[in-house]
Amino acid sequence: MSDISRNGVSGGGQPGRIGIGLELDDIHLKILEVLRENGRISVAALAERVGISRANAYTRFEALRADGAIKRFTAEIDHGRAGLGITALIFVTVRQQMWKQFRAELARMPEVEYCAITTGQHDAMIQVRVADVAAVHTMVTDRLANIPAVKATETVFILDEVLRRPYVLPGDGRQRATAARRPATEERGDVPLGKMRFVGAAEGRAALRKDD
Amino acid sequence: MSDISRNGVSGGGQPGRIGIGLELDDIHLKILEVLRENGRISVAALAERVGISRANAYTRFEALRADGAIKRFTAEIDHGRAGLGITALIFVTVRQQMWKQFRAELARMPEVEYCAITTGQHDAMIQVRVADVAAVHTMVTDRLANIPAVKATETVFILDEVLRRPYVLPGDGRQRATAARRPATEERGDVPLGKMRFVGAAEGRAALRKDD
DNA sequence: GTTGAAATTAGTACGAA
DNA sequence: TTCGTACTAATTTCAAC
Repeated sequence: MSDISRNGVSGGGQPGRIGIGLELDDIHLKILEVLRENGRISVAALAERVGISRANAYTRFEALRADGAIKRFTAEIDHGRAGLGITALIFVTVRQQMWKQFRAELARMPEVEYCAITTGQHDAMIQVRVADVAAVHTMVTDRLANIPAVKATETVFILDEVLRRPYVLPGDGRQRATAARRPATEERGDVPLGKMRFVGAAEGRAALRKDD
Repeated sequence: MSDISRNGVSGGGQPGRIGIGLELDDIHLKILEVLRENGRISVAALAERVGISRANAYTRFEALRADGAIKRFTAEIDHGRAGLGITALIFVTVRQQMWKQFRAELARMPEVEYCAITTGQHDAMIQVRVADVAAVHTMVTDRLANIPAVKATETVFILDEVLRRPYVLPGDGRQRATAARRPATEERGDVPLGKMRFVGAAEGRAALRKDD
């Protein structure tokens, strides 16, 4: 039937395999699409919006949950209202062979909202939410600096969050992509590739995943 | 203009101002704490877990929603299961006076999950989810490079997402902090500040917010 | 701010297409 | 598989305290 592979952007065609479990069809994706905007919608209303029966909706809803495609439901809050008006990104260089310790320490930092291991100049990026800039300073110099695994950090502040989607779905821009008029390859001028830069992993980081 | 026309993410809250509307007390925070883990819990069950009456829970729940402290409810999905196994960060340098255009183009990129304006060497950070690495390349060289507002980009891949909380709350680590024993300022040794680096905004970016 | 009812809605089970 | 219906359990609303 339908394949979810069509991603307006990835010109590269074939989808590649989805997960091990469920094969997600268009209806599954539509369910996820609705749930993204309203995670508290009743399954009955969900069924109606997706255009399937209630029983079917319950089945698919439960399948998505059981399969792990839906990990959990949550809320989105206004951090400013909650008194955490400052957001910062801390790029961390981690001493090799000390990832385990680094991760353990992370678990003790409730102000960390997100942490990812990256390629490039640094090894990890941490996003923190705190009340004021002083708290960022404290966090970096007192907490992070005291972790032996942390070799160096670089901190930037987030001035504005322009866009935040709960998640991206394949084929998200299917209607929009048509309307949004993407210039055809032929009519595009020469792309100044020089200004685009990809940054590979720092040396020795290849063995990162097996470190812990 | 749709999605990102205004500061869609930081809500109405002015940077720096706290609690324009509701004054959040401990019970409000506890509600948000429960909702973070289970956004689909019934208000009745919520009341029980927080230790208040149902009517009270309904009142507070509605107040949080109306005030905008809770922006919406949503799901968390497994991107791998959805066929989007690749996550990348693209750091963008934006030509001054072209922020408006940049934001407009962003709205047409459904693979963008998050975009923030930052201090530091670059002007913005974009997080994208795509099916394969080729799609990242396409995204950067075809889509971003064609935006006049984009002066340069730098791309890194996310190898692993170590930690992801839906949101941070003030006082999150209140019990843990006591147990986790943070050394008092006096008893801490000298922190090697040399390895910590804060990066200020690039010149001319101060006028960023009024640019659009 | 709380409790206890009624009214509504959600979730389940099962047979039929 | 999916749908439709009937049944049961739970939630939300609304009242009075």
